[in-house]
Amino acid sequence: MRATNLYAPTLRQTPADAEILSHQLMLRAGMMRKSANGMYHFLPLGWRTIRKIEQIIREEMDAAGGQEMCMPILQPAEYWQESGRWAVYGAEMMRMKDRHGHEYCLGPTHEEMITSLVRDEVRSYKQLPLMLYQIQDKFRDERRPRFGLMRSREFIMKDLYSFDKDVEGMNLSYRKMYDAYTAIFSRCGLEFRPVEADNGAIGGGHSHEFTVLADAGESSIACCTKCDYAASDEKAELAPVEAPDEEPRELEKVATPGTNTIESLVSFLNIPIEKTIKAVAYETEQNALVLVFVRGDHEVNEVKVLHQLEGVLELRMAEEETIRAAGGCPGFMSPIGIKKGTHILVDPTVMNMKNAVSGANETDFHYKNVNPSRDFKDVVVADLRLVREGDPCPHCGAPVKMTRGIEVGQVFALGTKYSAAMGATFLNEQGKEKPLVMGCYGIGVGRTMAAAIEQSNDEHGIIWSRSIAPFEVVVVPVNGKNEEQLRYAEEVYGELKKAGVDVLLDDRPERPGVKFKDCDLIGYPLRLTIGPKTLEEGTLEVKIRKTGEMFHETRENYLGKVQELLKTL
RNA sequence: CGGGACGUGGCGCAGUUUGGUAGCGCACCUCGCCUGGGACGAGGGGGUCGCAGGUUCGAAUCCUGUCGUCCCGACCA
Repeated sequence: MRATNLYAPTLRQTPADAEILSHQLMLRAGMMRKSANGMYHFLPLGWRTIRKIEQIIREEMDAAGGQEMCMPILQPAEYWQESGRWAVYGAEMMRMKDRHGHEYCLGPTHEEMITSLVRDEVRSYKQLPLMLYQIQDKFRDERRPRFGLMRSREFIMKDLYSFDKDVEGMNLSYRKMYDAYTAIFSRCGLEFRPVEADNGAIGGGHSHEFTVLADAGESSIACCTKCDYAASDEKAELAPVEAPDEEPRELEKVATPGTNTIESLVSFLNIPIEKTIKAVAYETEQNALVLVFVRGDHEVNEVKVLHQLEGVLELRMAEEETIRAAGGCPGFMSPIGIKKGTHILVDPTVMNMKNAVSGANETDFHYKNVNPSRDFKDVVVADLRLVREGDPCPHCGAPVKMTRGIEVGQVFALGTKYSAAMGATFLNEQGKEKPLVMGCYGIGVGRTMAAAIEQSNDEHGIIWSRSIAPFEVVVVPVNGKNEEQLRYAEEVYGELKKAGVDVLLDDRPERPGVKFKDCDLIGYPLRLTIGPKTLEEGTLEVKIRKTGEMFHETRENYLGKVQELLKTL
């Protein structure tokens, strides 16, 4: 490709509506443009990177036994009604009717479509396992699209679905995908961690998120400083903290005027915060009250709370009247004296506490010498707290470190949630009808591109890994109007192309500064410069974008050197 | 959806307070000159100031409405 034929409109200034670095750099490098809120054009340079990422994904999916296919983006409502998600998915699903009044949605995901396809075709365990995937646009009408490709409404996703005859088979498919994902993100040159994750609305069994480590990320993950345990903040399990053994004293009600926060309580009673019990009151969408108790210095993990409540999809902060109706008192809450039938969830750390302080369900009063194992009745004890830096790893006990990351892929062991709901069954070896055991595995392609930029850039622009760079090498004649230089550059360009190197010739009649700035901004891994000096010597100047290292190489040796260098970039 | 901000040539912005008929930098076109890190000179093209009403002799500027965009929050395979 010649730069004079390339549509790559670079920008000197950063467009005002781009907030994060990857978005700004992609706009400035002429890789993408915005079309509408949460929707983007990929320009030729950006599309080359997208296609390279897709190709890596494709190769690894195929190697793991996947077969590529393509499903419609417009999906009939009836499949979603069968799975029950038509009612659950909410406003994020873009719904529409055709001229006959039939209802459809723009596919936010394809579990229903693939399950309906496969149930009609797969009859026997002999056809299993089966892994089908596509790389296709998805659409989710996000409440708030932001950060360019990180959270767009229309986005490219690879989604693979596995079908197995039993859980062992599913676990094997899951493992294959886990390994394939590891290979994919490694090949993209990313620093990432697979982390244990919550399943969210998709349901099913275990799950991992593949998270690229970057400060601009929206996800927070806990990584053990010693072993390889890593989990999303929502998922990270926590063992109960032991409390020092004390002789339980008698429960005592004390006046604590105006202490409706933990901070004010701690200073009023002059006690360590670890001696206090904090309450958070929620209401479910069925308007049931849920009281959650954690130690004063801990935070509630709402996802863990949700897991304790059968059939509940959403929590909101409870209204004062609801709390009062159950016998509680906002700011002074305790499990002691709450009406029977209220959900009371208590973190195990709280159950270990001795002679602690909790509210007394009466304004301006607290209980002292609360011993939860003695005093709390009809409570559910479960891990409910949110992980924080320094908490012990559930596997080895070493402290965890909190890191930010960008979730670029997630794998789910679904089980039979969709196959059972939609009647996707097969006959097993015993001739018995069984639901297919499924897994689903997604990768955000655009997000992977954005994550790569977030992780690798400098003040001059993007620094691509060779594997996903729009071009591997750029050849730059310093003077684009000097015929000798141009001819020399053309020859080099031809040689590189012949050798199978993905090369761009910057033959624009621009001044050298302009071309160099563009090279750095776009981030080609290697730049070969031809100027008066190199022309005279019969050499080329090689510049490595990543390190800034520059050296001259003879015409005889440069090709080998370039190929050797590319392997390391 | 709640809170905040902003819409003026392709991009970045000034002008709005105090109404008087649109300006700067970059980019673009032509000519000259220059060629190892976003040159220079001369000339030139391009904007009914998001849109719709209203006030006024007169509106980018004031009023009302509306649409769009961005940020924070809530939300999220």
